[in-house]
Amino acid sequence: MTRVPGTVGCVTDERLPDDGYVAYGVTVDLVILTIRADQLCVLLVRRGLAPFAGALALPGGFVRPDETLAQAARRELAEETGLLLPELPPRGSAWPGVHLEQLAAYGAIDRDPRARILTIAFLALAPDLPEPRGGTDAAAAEFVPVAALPGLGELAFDHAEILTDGVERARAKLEYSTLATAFCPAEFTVAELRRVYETVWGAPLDARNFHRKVTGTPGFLEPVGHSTARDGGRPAALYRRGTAELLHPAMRRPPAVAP
Amino acid sequence: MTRVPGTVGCVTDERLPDDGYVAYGVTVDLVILTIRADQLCVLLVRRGLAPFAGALALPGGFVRPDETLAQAARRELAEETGLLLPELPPRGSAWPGVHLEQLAAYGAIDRDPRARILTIAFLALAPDLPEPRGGTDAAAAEFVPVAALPGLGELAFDHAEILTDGVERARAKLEYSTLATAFCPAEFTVAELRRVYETVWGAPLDARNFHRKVTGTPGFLEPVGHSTARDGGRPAALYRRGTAELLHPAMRRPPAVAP
DNA sequence: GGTCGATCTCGTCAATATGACGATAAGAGG
DNA sequence: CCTCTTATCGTCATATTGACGAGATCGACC
Repeated sequence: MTRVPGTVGCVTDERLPDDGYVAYGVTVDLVILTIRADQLCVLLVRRGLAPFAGALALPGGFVRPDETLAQAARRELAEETGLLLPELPPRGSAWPGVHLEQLAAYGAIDRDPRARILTIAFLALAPDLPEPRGGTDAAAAEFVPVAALPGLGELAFDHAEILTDGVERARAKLEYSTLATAFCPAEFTVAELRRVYETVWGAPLDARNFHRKVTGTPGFLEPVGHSTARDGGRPAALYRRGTAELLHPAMRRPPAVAP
Repeated sequence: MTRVPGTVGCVTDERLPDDGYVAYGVTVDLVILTIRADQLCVLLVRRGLAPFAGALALPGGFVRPDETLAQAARRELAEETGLLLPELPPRGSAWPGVHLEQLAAYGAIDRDPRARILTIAFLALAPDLPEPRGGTDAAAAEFVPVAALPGLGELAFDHAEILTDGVERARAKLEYSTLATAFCPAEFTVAELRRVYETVWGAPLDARNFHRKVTGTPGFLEPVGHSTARDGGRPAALYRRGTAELLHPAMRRPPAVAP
């Protein structure tokens, strides 16, 4: 194995075999999705440092030596949004359904012009947060509607590709899981959940059939009893998310229509 | 950001900010699944070097500085099995359906006792290969039935966890995709495809309903015309895999039964 | 108070998919 | 020819979906 100047790190342990060991920088990047004003939005920061200074980017940072990938992702999420996620998600509670999962690893050779750096992308789904809270390190963090991003070409590094993958993962997971509740507050109505689906998928759903599907799936919703009127019409029953995670059979996604 | 002795690499580019940059070793590990003698098998190698010398492990190795993660995975796959995958999979052809996809990144702090090394796991599905071909670097490579692995505790590093995730990914993907054809040769019968499902899921399926489902799904199978008799019964029609990748609606997975 | 508009919730009905299983087709081997 | 084995087609009850009607219950307005 040859060593390539400029990307080769130090072998720090003599027991490491010399069979291709190379050191890489490792970061985590977050695709934090939420729904604001009936639009699917992603949290972006404006970079202050080179490379891509001034460009929009996904929030992220280097993985510290004393933390796992998931811990680094939770730390970045907390720094950017103030959301503190416990190590283990609380099962079946009134927790507002913030969701965090690993998306994929990205390791194109020239994805960072400085050195060989690979990133582990995470996908977070969160209810509409009160304020982006321009975090400790981010120059300016803001939720940007995904549909409003011009050609995605303005994003730093390969973040456009990561964002596309994250949105597609979210769209796919709504089909066969109950993850849409992660976009909702602790208590929500069936209509609010339906608008989550319509917003993420970009397609209208029949309110009657949707109501039948979600209320008829055991474990999807857990009624809390009272109801509320938020939209001027008949008051809607409030629910919490249940303990079911998978949908069998899946919810069918209609083809998206142009808004 | 403090530097921790033993895991810290060299910053090779002076423009890199000192905000937590740490160097990691990066490997790819492969979960190569196939079906042999009606059993789901995984390719394992016996380690010759410390750590975990003598233990079984997933095949893998360090990512070289001049290759992407996917390229490293394809290289390892070729070294272990002799399967040469093109950069882009040929769409809708007589290619025996070898499939390779990224599984997940694993970055537990102490997963390698030598240094901070993280691995990007890939999942490969292949038809029954003629011979494991004890590759160039692997001391001994062999397909081991997944069900025969005692407690999975004998695998090196965190490979038991990776293997479990890979098998579960494969099981889930058979439900909503046409990926089961990746376990079949270029031409196969409906019964062979059904045995793939039964083997991976560990549950019997009704032959008549399965036949109706796969032949009734447009793009799943493409008839090649002639038929063949392989099992002593009525000859079965031969098919190639079609161009469809997703199943709508999904195939239902019955609960697994103990063999 | 009555009307209107909006929204929620329950029902109906045809079309489609599934699970269970009978029946027939077409080979091998005696 | 008979039997055994497997492949393929068909039937029927049940479950799910898509399309849509209709009543329920609020706020707004006159």
